[in-house]
Amino acid sequence: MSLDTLPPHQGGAGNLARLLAQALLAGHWQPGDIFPRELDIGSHFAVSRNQVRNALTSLTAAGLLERTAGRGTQVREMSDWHLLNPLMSEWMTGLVNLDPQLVRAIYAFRYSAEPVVAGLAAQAAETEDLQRLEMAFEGMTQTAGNIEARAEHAEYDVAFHDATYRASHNLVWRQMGHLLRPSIMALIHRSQHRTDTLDDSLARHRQVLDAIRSRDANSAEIAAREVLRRTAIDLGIVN
Amino acid sequence: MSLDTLPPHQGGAGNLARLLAQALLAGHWQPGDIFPRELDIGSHFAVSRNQVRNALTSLTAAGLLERTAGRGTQVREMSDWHLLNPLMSEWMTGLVNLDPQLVRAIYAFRYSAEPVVAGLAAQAAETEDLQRLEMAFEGMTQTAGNIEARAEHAEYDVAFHDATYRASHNLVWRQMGHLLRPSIMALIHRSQHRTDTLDDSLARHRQVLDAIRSRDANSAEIAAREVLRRTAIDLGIVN
DNA sequence: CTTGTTTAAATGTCAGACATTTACTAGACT
DNA sequence: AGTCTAGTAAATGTCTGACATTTAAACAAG
Repeated sequence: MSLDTLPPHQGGAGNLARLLAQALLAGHWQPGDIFPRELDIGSHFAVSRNQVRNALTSLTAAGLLERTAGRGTQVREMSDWHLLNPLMSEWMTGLVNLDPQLVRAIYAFRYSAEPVVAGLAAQAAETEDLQRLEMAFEGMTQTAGNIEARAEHAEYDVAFHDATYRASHNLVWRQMGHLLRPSIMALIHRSQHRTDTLDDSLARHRQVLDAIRSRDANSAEIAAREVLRRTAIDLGIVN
Repeated sequence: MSLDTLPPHQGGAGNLARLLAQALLAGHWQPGDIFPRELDIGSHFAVSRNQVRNALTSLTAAGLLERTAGRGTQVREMSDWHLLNPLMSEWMTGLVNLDPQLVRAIYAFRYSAEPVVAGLAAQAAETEDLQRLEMAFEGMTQTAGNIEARAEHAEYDVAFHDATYRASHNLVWRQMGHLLRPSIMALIHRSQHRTDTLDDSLARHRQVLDAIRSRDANSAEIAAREVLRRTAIDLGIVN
């Protein structure tokens, strides 16, 4: 695979990295393939070798590439990717057609993890956590009506789930909130965003909020699972 | 805080990064502090500015530092650390006195997550997963007798739990196996490694293995929780 | 007191040369 | 013919010095 099909480079710090990463995430190269040389990338995008090396350093840190002096740069397979690297989430978020295998893997993780997180949140949430949850839910409610505000609605959705992870008051769980954005943003491209499904989604979110507010860990677990069942349908995952 | 108390630099690629990271993890600097300048670090350790920048790039990617042109390098607070970055696990592993707050946070995460993971493993494990689990358990058994083999025993312990995460056959859960090493290695420094506690630990691990082998998700969850209760005692966590 | 300008100091970037590692090739030797 | 060896090319890694850019603080003018 070559660089020819990639969009032009617009400048900016992490832009080149994002460009290359998204091409890799989209499957432009196969695992084991040799990635273009530093100098080729540099001349193709008209940037210095330094910028190329900076970008490749990021991709290497994310587990997308493996570099060895003399041999070159090799593309690693999906199981080696560092899905929890925040940069990865950023790159995945902007991708219109995320690999279905990835969407499914992230969903499966959320389905097994988020009930637990919601339960912890019900036990540990403090006033400000509840405020964050309520504000996010309020935002979801107000943007549910018009189709224009799809992106904004998704942002509130992300904020709601992120607030849940934060409310667990655990440093590790909180980091995983990064995974939410690409997972929820995938909804925009995959679901029809119909009014009745949105109402259903809202109702299920409200149950999570209520359970956490009343410090009922069991109910929170169950409600979180229900939210994700709704998500599965909207994502087109049979399950 | 200055660099004076740090051990000398021994060469090697990621060595400088490890040195500085462990100093940060050990709390040599407070959040918000200004980190030493590139040139000062370079002259102190007698390395080029390039090497310093490479090291600082790693620490920045791990969320330990925040760098801005003109201002300098600032130390970030613990809640911003990327605990799931594999480099972080590596740095934490070698640290003799890990911050108790961190040990506790990682343990709390494991206590809530690993039962779920064990349950998934019971559902998804294949032949090779079981082989990995059995080999790790076998290693734990054989190194349990003599106190000399503490480190080796811990490695088998890590391998056992890592095999559990892998057996879940989920790309995201699998990544979190990285967190196991620092968590389990902390046991070496904190537990007395007495024979009876080791026997108890072994017995509880065996129950996890048996439950996964017989594809009993419920039992696996319960058994995993029992293993972690044992770990809590050995870590000196009251819970 | 506020605003604007200058200055110093830090990180960021560039360019070129060189070092090191790796894979391949061509010969020499048995 | 086969095998070992030396050599060569090509890739990433490193060093160095100069310069660019950003930031904060000092200072001066209004």
